[in-house]
Amino acid sequence: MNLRDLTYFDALATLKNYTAVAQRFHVSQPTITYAIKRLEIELDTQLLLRDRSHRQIELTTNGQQFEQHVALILHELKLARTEITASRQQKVKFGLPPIIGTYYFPKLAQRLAQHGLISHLNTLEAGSSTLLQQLRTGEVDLALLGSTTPLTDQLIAAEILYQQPFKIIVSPEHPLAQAGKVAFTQLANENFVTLKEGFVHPAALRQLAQPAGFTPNVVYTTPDISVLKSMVAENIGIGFLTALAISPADNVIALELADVKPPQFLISLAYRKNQVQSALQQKLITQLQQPLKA
Amino acid sequence: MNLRDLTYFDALATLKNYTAVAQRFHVSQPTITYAIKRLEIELDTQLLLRDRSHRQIELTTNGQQFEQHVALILHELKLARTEITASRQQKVKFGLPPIIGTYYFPKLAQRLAQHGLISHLNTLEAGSSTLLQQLRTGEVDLALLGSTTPLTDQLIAAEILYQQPFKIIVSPEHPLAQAGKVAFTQLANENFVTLKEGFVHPAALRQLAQPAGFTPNVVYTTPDISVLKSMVAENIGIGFLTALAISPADNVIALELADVKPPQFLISLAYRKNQVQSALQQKLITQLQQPLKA
DNA sequence: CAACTGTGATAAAATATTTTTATATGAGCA
DNA sequence: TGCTCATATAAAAATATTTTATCACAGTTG
Repeated sequence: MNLRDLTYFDALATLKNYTAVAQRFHVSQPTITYAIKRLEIELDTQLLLRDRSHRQIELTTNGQQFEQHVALILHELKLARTEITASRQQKVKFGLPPIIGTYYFPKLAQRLAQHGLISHLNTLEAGSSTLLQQLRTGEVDLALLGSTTPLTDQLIAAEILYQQPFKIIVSPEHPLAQAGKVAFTQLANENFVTLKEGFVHPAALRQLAQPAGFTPNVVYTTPDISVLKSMVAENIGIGFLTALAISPADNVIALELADVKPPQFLISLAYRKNQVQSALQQKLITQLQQPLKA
Repeated sequence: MNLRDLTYFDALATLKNYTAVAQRFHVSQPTITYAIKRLEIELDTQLLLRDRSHRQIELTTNGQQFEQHVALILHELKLARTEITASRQQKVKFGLPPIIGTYYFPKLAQRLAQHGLISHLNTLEAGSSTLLQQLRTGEVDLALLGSTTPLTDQLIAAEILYQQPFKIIVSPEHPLAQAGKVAFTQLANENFVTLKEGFVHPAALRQLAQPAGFTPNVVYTTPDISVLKSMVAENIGIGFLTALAISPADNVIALELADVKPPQFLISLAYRKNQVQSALQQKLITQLQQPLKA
C-alpha cells in the first residue's frame, strides 16, 4: 500500500470527484482511478460507489471506515514532518496566551535569559484552547496554558506551575470597596464588565454563577484587561479577574471570593507526551518548572 | 514516501540490524539500505547512526522522534485492515469478562436471541483491562467491561449499563451473619478470601481499605467464584464480592457495606469512538442499551 | 433526437521506482 | 594477514505508477 494512494483517497473522500482530485495534485485523471483501484484490490473491498446517474461519488461503509484511519495516518505523517523540520532550526515553538504573557511570563523571562534560552523561543500568542489544539497538530511544541481545572489529555502532558484565585474588582467608590471579601451570591444585582478572553475567564464565571443561581448582568465586554480595569475604576460595573492580573497601581479594589471553592486560575506547562525532546526543549522545560522566587 | 519503507524502518528500530530486517521481510539486504536512504533523503535528516565499530545501530534524536509517529501510523493501518476484514464476515467480536459473562450476560441473551443477534457474536473471554486494550487494537469491536469508576478514554466510548454494590459475604456461622450491614473498619481483624479476578475486585478492595487504614489479611486467593463462595461458606474467611454474583442458593450471607461511599461494580458497554458501525453492530448496541426488566 | 458535456474506466506505452545480483568497503578479531 | 560480519554501491532486472489516447455512460442542450 502506498501513501500517495492514501492521499488521493483522502482528497477524494472530500472532493468526491476524480477529475478534481487529479487537478489538485497535478496528475492525470487515470492516476486517481488506478490509485483507488489499487486500494480496493489490496483491501479486497469496495470503497466508493460510483453513481453515474447522480454524477456523485459516495463512500461505502468500508470506505468511511477506512477514511477515518487514513485521515489519522496522514495527520500523523504531517506531524512527523513538521517536528523534524522544526528540529532543524534551534527553535522551540512556544505558545503563550496574552494574560499569561503579560502578567506571568515576565517573571520567568529573566531566568530564561540567563540560560540563553530566550533567543531560541519562537513565541506564538493565542488563547489557551487554540494553543491546546496547536500542540496536538505540532504547530506549537511547548505552551503555557490557562485553565480553571487541571488539564488532562491523552496526548498532551500538562503540569501546573502556578495558581491564583479569581477575584472581584470594584471601583474605590463602590459600596463594597471596604468589604474585603464577598460571596458571589451577593452580586446578583450588580452590573458586570467582563473579559472576552478565550475560554478561561468565561468558564470560571460560569463555574461560579451556576451554583449561585443567577446569570451575571454583563453591561460591557472587552478583550483588553486595561480597558476592563479602567471601566471598573470609573464604576461602570464590577469586574471578575485573576489575582495575577491585578496590581496595586490599578486604582481598583480587589475583593476575595468568600465562596466555598472559588475557582482558581491555573497556569500549566504543556507539551506532547510522545514528542522526543531536543536538548534545548528539555533545558527549557527544566527552567520553566523551577518554582518562582517569592 | 512509502509505507513499505516505514515498515522496514520500524523493524530496524527494534532489530537494529539491516540484514536481520531483510531476512524478516524476505528481501535482500540492499533493499533495506535503500529504503532507509530514501526516508533520510525525503525527510532531509539522518535517522540512524551506523556505528561500525560497535557493530550496532542507534537511532538519532530525529530517528526516535520519527519512529514514534511511524509506530502510530502502522498501528492505525493494521487497525484499518482488521476492521475491514472483520466487516466481511457478519460477526461482531464481542468481549466479555468472566464474571459479567456468567452473572449478567445471560439476562440479556434471551433478548439478543429473539433478534437473531446471538449467532453473529464472536465472543472472547478476557479480563476488563485486557479487553480495553483489545478494543483499541481492533481485536475486539464491542465489549462489556467491569470497573469501579466510570470509564473515560479518548478513543473508547463507554456507557454504564448496570451497577451493583460490592458486598461482604460471610458464613452463616460467622458472628456477623445476623448483622445485615458492616462498616469496613470493623473488618480489620478478619481473614479474607479474595478473588484473583482481573483488576476490578482488587481495585475496589483497595478503594475501601485505604481510607479504613488497614490492609486486609488475605488467607486465600482464587480465580473461581464458586470456590470463593464455598471457602466462605466453610468459614475459612470472609469474602468481598459484587452483589451481582451472589444468589440466595449460595449458602453465604451477604452484608451491606455501611461506609459512606461503598464502591460499585459498574458494567459498561464499550466500543471504539471512531469506528464506523455496521448495521449489525448498531442493532446489537441498541439492544444491549435497553434496560433490563426488573 | 442528435450532438454535446462532464465524469470515470481502460489499454498500451512511457516513466519512475524498487529490488536484486554482484561486488566493494570497513571494522573487529583470530 | 586473512576471515567474518555488517552495510554501501553500481548496474541490471523486475515492478509499479503515470500518461496519452480513447472509450463508455448518463444527463443535458439546441
